[in-house]
Amino acid sequence: MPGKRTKQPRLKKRAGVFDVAREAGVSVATVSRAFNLPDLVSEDVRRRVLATAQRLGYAANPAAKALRSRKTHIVGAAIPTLDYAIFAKMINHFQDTFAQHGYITIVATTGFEHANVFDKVKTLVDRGAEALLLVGAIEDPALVRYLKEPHIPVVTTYSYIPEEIVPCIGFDNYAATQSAMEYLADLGHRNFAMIAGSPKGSDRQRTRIAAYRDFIAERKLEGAENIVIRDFTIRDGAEAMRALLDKYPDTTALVCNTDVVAFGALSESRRLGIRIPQDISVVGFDDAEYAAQLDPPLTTIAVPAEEMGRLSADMLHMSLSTGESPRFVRLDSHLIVRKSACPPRGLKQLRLASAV
Amino acid sequence: MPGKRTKQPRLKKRAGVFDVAREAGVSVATVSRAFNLPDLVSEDVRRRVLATAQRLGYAANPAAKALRSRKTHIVGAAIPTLDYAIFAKMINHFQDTFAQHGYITIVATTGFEHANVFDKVKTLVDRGAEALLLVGAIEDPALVRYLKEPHIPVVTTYSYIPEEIVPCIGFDNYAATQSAMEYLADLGHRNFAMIAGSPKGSDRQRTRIAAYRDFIAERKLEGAENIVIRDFTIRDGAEAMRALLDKYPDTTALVCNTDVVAFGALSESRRLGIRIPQDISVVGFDDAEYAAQLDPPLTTIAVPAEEMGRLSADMLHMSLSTGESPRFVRLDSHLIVRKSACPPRGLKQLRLASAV
DNA sequence: TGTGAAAATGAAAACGTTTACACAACTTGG
DNA sequence: CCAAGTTGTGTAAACGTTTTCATTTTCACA
Repeated sequence: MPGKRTKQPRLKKRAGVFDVAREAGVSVATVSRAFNLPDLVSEDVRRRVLATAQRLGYAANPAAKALRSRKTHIVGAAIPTLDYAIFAKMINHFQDTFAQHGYITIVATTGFEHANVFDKVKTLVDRGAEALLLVGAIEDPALVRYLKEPHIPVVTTYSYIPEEIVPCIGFDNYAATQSAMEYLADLGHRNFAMIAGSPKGSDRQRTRIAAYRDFIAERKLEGAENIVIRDFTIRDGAEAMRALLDKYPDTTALVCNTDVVAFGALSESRRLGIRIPQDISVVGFDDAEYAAQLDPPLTTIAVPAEEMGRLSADMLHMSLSTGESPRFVRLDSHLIVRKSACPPRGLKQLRLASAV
Repeated sequence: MPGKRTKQPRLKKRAGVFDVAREAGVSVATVSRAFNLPDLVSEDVRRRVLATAQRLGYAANPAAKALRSRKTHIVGAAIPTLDYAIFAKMINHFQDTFAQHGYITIVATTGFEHANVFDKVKTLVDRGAEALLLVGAIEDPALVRYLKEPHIPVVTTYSYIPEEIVPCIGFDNYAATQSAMEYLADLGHRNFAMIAGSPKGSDRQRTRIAAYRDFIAERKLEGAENIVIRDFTIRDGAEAMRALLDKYPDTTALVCNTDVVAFGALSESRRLGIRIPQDISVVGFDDAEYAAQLDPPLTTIAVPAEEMGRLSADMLHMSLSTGESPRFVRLDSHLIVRKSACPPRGLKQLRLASAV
């Protein structure tokens, strides 16, 4: 036949522990030990085994390894989405530091749907995850129940909640937004407003909103209910700004719960001829990469995304190797003052005058 | 003793296929089939098995499953970083559509180091990845050799290269930057410059740079070498803009190889009092979320990140189930005209006059 | 040089599935 | 009513490691 197929020369199976053993003249047990318990095998044998393994291109089959040793070396992360820079950055570092310990990370995205997270978590566990990273407070009662049974190490990030059922590695959202407001209040502002994300499904939004309301109540300021809820896209931020100007025209101090929406608010203000910060002061949340480059540079709250990722990984890894439970850790978040806030109109002169 | 420890009641092992079999009064083979080859088992038995499985909370051990069936249901992706929105978005969709088929995605980040990618790829397949997503042209000779042996389905994204050794699902970077330049040239520009990323380790940068040079050579324009190389951060973009104004002050048309640096260039221009687009027209690359919200809204090239992720997943999945190799597909990338480019200074009037 | 402990190794069981094979119980067409 | 499929099911052998347990070798010390 003319069209003779190039036949596979021989489906040469990947070398297994057995092949290495034969080639190195030892038993399979010794090969296994040479890799996993090197102290138990004599110097020269170990070297010989590793060398032949190298030569044969041996790599242990992870499935067999996992099956027998009951260690998958897989960890899981359930996050809302990878499309938000702040989550992507956290996962990037989480994954990276776990990779250094020989673990792979599988991530499940819940799309901000609380209904999803229990399912996703179960999927992760069923898939063999030995530890879990979650974000935010644990809300789903079914998940609470599930995590209450002693399973595997879990941490939750972003929110620092001392009474949470699993260790938190996060920051104090309440204090963070109040510090921003305090800054604004100290500048002389009395008319506040907030652009927030949906409180449904995000404890972070809820506590930031609560912080906002409480602050206003305590100081007897204006705008306790001047909150507009939008999704976190720049476009939504712009739209929110319009809504806000329409409904709460007296606002002089705006706190945005995300730099993304702050970005949108700034853009829209420019289009509308509203000057930031002269007409309205705004502060953001996250300290996104672009925050410093906006016009004006955005005063915002820096969030330790990288650190949360890295520290979560370290904690969980420690927990996996020593068995002790991860600790609660409250990371720092602080206001980064740039140029998007100033005293309200007319107050600057007063201040300067009184300073004389 | 007062501090009596709550002892584990009994480490009840997770239910296995054997338990389900016993409870359902069938053999383990039938249980397995009820899940994996449902057509082979009678209606009522299947229902009974699934019900008992449900009741016992049975979930197949993925390691055992993988070991025996030689299917890990894991796919791998090697990307430069998750910290770039464009990669994060692609992976997000890749992972998501593969998850719908029951596969999990493990990602390895190479940090733009070409030296890393071979290692990372090997790690991924050693970890059991059944298919692979790569980004960009395959450069490392060792990797080329490795992928030439018939291993597992692989696609590479971002660059469409018909002669690549593995199927590409990308767009034509060359044509894309030339279309942007054509737009600028049609506007009347003759003095070009480019802010590029390092050509080392990125074929995309190389082909965009080549496209730039070729275009200028063909049309006998100015600035064939007016290229400044920087990393892709907003700050670098700003810095690049300064360098560029310093070294190539005649520039009227700037093509940025990333919206991120375009962002930086725009910011820096504002600070420097350079008006965009009146003094310098700029086009970006990526159509980042914020592109439309910049001041001025950025004219840029839309890149099909989502589609690349989704389509790669679909292709690879098809390849896994049917055995046929993924196809090369050239996706569309097109210029999105917004407000950051206009005819060069003085030309507008001429044009209007001649149009009469 | 003998002895007991420690160190190094090997044989074989176990991990929890899928699947090749065998077989029984039904259909169907003659 | 029998032969030949078909369909549904079970038994037992893989899959490639790690790990238990037993055994041999080495070593230190009396």
